[in-house]
Amino acid sequence: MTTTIRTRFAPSPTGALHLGNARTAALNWLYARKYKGTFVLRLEDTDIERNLQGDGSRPSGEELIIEALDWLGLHPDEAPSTGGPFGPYRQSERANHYANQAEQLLASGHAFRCYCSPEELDAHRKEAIAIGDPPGRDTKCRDRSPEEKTLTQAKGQPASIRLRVESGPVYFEDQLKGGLSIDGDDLGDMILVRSDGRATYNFAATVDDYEMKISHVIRGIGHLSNTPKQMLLYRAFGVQPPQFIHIPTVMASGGGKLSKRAGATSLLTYRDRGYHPDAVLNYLSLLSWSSKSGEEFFEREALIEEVDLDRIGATDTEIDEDKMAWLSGQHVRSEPATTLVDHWSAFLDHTNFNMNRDDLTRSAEVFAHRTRLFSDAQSELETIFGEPTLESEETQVILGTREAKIAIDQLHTTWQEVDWQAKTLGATARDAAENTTMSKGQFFSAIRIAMTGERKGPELGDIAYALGKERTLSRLKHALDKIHHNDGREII
RNA sequence: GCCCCCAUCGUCUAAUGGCUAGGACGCCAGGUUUUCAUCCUGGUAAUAGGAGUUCGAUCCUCCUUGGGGGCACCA
Repeated sequence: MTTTIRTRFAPSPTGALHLGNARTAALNWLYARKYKGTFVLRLEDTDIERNLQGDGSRPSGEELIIEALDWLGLHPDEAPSTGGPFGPYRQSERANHYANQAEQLLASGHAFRCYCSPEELDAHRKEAIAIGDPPGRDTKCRDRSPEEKTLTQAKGQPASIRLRVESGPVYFEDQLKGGLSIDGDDLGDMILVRSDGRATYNFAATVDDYEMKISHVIRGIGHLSNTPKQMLLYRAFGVQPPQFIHIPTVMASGGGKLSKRAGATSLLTYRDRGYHPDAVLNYLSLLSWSSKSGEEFFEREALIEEVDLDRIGATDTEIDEDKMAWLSGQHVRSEPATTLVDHWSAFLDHTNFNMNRDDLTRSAEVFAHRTRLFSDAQSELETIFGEPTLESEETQVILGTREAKIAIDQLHTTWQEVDWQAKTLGATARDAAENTTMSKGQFFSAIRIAMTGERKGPELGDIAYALGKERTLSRLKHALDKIHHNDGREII
């Protein structure tokens, strides 16, 4: 028997995704992709109060989630906006499904109507906790006689629907933790449908996972305590539960909680800071999971191939932005220049320099290894492509020697004849350095300053290649003029 | 109060009832390179504490401590 793999990511649209949520989404997506299954996005928006509404200027919680998933490349096969065979995919639109299932549980005797008010229930719970009893169990409504029921119902009093939970062990299995058991007394008669008719989380989630034929529920370990409740529901429905995989919590760096309200941890913040999305996906997968080989750098396809739920650890993890940035650098380096420039473009402000797409592509070829985040490109390119001023005293001292001027002049001549490739340019520059009376260091400093105005920076061949022949030669020429001009005296 | 989960370098992790507890990020040092960066090499640093089982425990059991989660007409 082969089961079709169907995973789901089911966030509530209360705000942007953070790294923890994203990690859950990533694992679900990766797993579905690996086994040619289906990845479902479902919105758990039954708590209207907390849903983040959008308006003309602000995106809604739903839009924010889609945007984040999209950035990471985690495209759902079935989703609220695109639909699918088991829709709708917003819980707010599935009220009739929950009502139907609740009716059936009522009919089969698994559930009962409760006429207690929230206040009464609350008071009862506090009392139970105070005397050390398990809360959540009160028998007032649970065992009413049929006559009494019809009588009360006739009065039209608002009622919630609760599950009849018996004492005794509730056993369930987690793929990572093995078999777990909890006593029904510790669970209580959970409320399935509120007195206003809306389904509660555990009921809605279970009905949905069941009706949407979810095969693997991969979710945060915070849901471990919900699992026995959901188990009871599967039992009541008379169906096989899905495979449960509870993954450890992702904590903020330093050990604090990751909060949807802490703006700094929003996934989109990392996008805006210039992290490579493939690196973030790669990094997220490395949280509590490790490959058999110990390898840590994985491109998208390799990650799908490698991911293995059985190699997920048990301990909570902290975010390490340094490592994520390092990984970003690794992914940047493996990105072809032609596509890297598209990523860079979003972060470039050309105010202080001019360059066209060809300039950009050549720069990506030779400077990519100097960057980690896409946003690093700005300062990198600005110092190369911005017009050098050559005004500083240091610059004048270095360029103002007879040797420097000869060196620049000679290289200007040599480079007119060479094939304009980074390697060739570098090689001819090194040759030229041999033929001067200057030290190598002095020589290269002088040339770099003539070209960019900076002493430090990329290799000369790379700079020349990126700038292009015309611009390079004109800068060298300009530097010669500038020295002459500023000095006010003939050097040669 | 009760219930559940977790515990290896600063961080992410590997490992087996038995080699010097391995790797990655970071940090430090050295090397390559014209400088910065990259890259290469080396170094730094961990089994929370206490009992028990065992010839032998990081690993199995119990306790303590610490951390996380739950006990909702929140998700």
